[in-house]
Amino acid sequence: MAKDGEVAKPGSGGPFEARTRPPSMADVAEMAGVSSQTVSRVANNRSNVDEATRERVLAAMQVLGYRPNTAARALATGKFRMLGVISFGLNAYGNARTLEAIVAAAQDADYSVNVVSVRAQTESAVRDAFDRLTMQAVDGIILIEAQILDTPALRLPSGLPVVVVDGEESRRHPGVDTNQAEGARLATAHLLDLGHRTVWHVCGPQDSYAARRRAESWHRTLKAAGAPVPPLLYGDWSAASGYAAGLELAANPEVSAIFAGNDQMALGVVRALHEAGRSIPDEVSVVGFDDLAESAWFLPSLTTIHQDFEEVGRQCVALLFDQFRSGHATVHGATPVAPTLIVRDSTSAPPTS
Amino acid sequence: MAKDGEVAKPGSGGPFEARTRPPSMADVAEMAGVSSQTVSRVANNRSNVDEATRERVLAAMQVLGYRPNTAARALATGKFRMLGVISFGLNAYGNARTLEAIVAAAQDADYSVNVVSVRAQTESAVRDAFDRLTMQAVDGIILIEAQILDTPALRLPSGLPVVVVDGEESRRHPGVDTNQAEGARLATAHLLDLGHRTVWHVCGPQDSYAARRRAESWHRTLKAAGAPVPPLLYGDWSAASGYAAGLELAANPEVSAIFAGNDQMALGVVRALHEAGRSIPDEVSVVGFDDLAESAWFLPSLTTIHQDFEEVGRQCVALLFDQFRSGHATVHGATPVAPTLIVRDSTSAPPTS
DNA sequence: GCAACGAATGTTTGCGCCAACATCGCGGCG
DNA sequence: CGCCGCGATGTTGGCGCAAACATTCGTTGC
Repeated sequence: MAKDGEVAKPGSGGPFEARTRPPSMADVAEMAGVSSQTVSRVANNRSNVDEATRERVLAAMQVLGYRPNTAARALATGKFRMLGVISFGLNAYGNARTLEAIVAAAQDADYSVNVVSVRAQTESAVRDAFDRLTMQAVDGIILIEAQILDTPALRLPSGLPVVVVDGEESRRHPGVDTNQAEGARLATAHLLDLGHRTVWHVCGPQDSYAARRRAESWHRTLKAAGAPVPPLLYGDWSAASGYAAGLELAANPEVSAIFAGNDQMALGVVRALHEAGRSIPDEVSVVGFDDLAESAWFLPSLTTIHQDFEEVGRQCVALLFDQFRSGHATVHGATPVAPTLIVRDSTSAPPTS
Repeated sequence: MAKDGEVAKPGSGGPFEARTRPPSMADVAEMAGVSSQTVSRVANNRSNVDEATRERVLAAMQVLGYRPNTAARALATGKFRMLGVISFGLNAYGNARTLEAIVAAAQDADYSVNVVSVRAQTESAVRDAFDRLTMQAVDGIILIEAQILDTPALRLPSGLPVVVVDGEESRRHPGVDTNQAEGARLATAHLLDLGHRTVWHVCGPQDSYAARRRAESWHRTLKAAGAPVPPLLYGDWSAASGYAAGLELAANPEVSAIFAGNDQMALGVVRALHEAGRSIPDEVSVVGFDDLAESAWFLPSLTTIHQDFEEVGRQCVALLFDQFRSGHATVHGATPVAPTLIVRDSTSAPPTS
């Protein structure tokens, strides 16, 4: 419209001059002298189009700057080529890394990612997030870091493929699990192997599945080794909470080995020990969990459990795609992703006193 | 296919049985005994609907579990209620924090967020990301952390509102700027005020606008104070690169104050100094930039420049919404967000030797 | 008492695309 | 030589929704 005579507001200042609607298939079709259906075929890379015609259509698309309208395509096909990700905060290191990997894997398959962040840890907040995504039209949903919710049985709205990362819901949906238990076993066994009589544990918050699993495995590993099981200390994943726990531990001369639930808490523990004048690793050994990019540079560099978040992201997307193809959940339960032990300078044999 | 004879796998085990299409307005309309247009009016909260009718429609929606189909709505209105975010990697602390804030602000306005991650730092990669988003049908785009690209003039596809965070592009588009210059000035002046003769700087990668701006401001601040300007050291934001720079600095007895381009590099610098036996802050003071959650717990806790990423995210969304309303870019140039200096234990007056 | 109005609701139309079917033309085969 | 089959293309219809316009009916003003 308004294209006759005057050009649509030439140089009217705003960067998006000419709010004329973008070219549609019909425009391309007209320019290329074919039907819009042929344009559709070219756009979708169908095989049954004559090479010469295809060239012509592609050229017209190029000239007009044609971009298919995803909304129209989605409406017509019922597919959106979009994944939804629900995460409890994006800042937590693992969540950010996992999200990045999911985005990368999705992009490789020409899917985009719609991110929703849940603030409150309630069932209704998660349900809202689901509603938001189902409205926003996604083909499947990845739920990251399902924390323990206020209802025993969160009923995720069904009818949509779902993949759960590290959550309880993997009982009902395919899931990816970072094998917390194995990581905690690795950490605990490493300290035991070094000769420590037992290992103290600073656990993550009680409403975290990951924290709970790590603690359980720590407990099992100690039992299996016949080591005494010291009382559990709780933190909230933050360095501050690790510091608080570290203060307690530093006051106890019996403590020679500590397994912190994540690297941040380990950092806090290290600081508390340092302030108490207990040297690491000579007097006390500390192991973390996650392997932050910074952990190798802490003082001392931190022995920790490395998590392969890239693999977690890839697996999530793969599991979702499996469901797209098969039309239902093929794998039940969680696909494990193995963590690895990274030994650095914060652990050593106990003092020989 | 294969749908004849056999009913489509009733209760075949998958969690999404009954792939029957979700209820549409027509279904709701029929149940409520009104026209679908009235349902539309209720769904969009229009005022001119009788209260009784509205109740009836809402009840029907409830019963049927009706969710508006966003694709159809978008097709009809041309609006998508979706923001696109382009980021160079999601792991970088600032990017993750900013993204989280953007998601939160968008959700508050009932918009969703489509995230695209750019891996290569080339113009074409960014252009691809734009293409991806414009195809995926977003109403506007936020470009985070525009690194210096391989072309002098990146021409962002126009016709769509854009907001740029910390990038060169804010010359052509509204932008949000974390006021790198002010942060670097605060850091440098803090060290100078403590009595240091001059301040050495470990700069971020050369292709980062943020790094360049911090370095420029550091330089200006030194000049303004009449302090000598030592040679610039380059890192790549990583702790490893900070460590490498720190090794060099530790070998130079003249160095008493270091301003690192971010907290990770500061961590590396601290480690190198520590290994060289130079005590912090007694012999050398170190200031970082960003204020990671962990920085307060480093040994020693790190003096740094705090960035308000929440505010950045909010501003981005606000600027985009402004453009939606006005139909064009109202604000040109960057909206500054002020950083603040956080003094901790890694800085002090220089040795009195 | 009647025209004019406006609120509540219905009808029509088309957004851009794709699935399904229709058509056309050409070469092969009995 | 005529029919079949297949590859290339065109035509029709409808996905679910909302804008624009049409209709109904109860009010108000003079």
